[in-house]
Amino acid sequence: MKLEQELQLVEADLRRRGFRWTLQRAAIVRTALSSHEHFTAEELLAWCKQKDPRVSRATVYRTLAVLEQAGFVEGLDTGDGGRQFEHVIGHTHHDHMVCTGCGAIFEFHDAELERRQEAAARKLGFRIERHSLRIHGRCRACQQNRQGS
Amino acid sequence: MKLEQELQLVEADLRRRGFRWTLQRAAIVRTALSSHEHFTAEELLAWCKQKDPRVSRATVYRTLAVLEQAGFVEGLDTGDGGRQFEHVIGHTHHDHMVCTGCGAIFEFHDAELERRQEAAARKLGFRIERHSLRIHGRCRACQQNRQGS
DNA sequence: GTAGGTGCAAACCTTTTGCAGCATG
DNA sequence: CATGCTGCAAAAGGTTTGCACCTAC
Repeated sequence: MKLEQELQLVEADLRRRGFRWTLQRAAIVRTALSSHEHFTAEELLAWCKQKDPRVSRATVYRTLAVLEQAGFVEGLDTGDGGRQFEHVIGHTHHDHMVCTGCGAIFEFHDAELERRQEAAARKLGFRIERHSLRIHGRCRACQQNRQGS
Repeated sequence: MKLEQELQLVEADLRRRGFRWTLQRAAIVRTALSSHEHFTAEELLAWCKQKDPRVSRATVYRTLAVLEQAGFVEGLDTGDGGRQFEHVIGHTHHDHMVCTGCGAIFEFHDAELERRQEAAARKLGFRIERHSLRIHGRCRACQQNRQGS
């Protein structure tokens, strides 16, 4: 799916949910969708400001919250108090491995992994809304380079 | 294993690593080990102060960092910028389900889940140091009570 | 016209840090 | 008796909020 289509999809969905579609939201959503990496709220703010200074920090945070709630964006704790986001349009669910040496993030997916989680939840009568699996460790390169401790 | 034994185990290990065993550390570790729930740094601080006011916030944070590094304590991002801790002496690894309605935390374990994670890491040449799987959703009670949204 | 959205700056919350003094090994 | 640890208070870093103004519907 291409950007313009994705944008319209988000706009239609947010309108349906009773949100207004403002200049700022359009700019923020467009910027977020354009990134195919993980980004922080501050990075997103910087990118938006670069294109249009009429975007404030508060609005970026507020819009990210709306997008996350609507399921267009997913937040990941970085472990140091902050979060990284990624948009989840046009690519399927995946989990993350985070290298403690260089900070690189690797994505992976395993259908059986998902099924076992669903089974575990079912057993407890728990209804899954979302889940996050993060594996921390050393990537291949950092093991060879003996970076860090 | 009982508390006094666990305490000695931690003390011996920290000494072996070159750390000093101070009054404050003993108090903090004892308190942390006494809790069989998840706790925040601030909660731990409050518990310690209650028993002995000679424990400062900074020392609690510093000690938690030492304990985490030594593998006696595990931290979990709460998603709102904070973290919860649990000690990992005397109970095996498990994952968590967090209820978005009432905040309750359920623990579960699935050996196959662990194996699939190891396999995925192996495929990427990644060496696992630790991992955290958190499932967010509604617990049985909150589904029935229609709490929240 | 009226909710709802925005920008600004200040508030917040958790965690970290600089520094002078203290206690452990 | 040297170094590591502690307490305090201030700083840091990320996020949220109060409020007056603005704008999409």
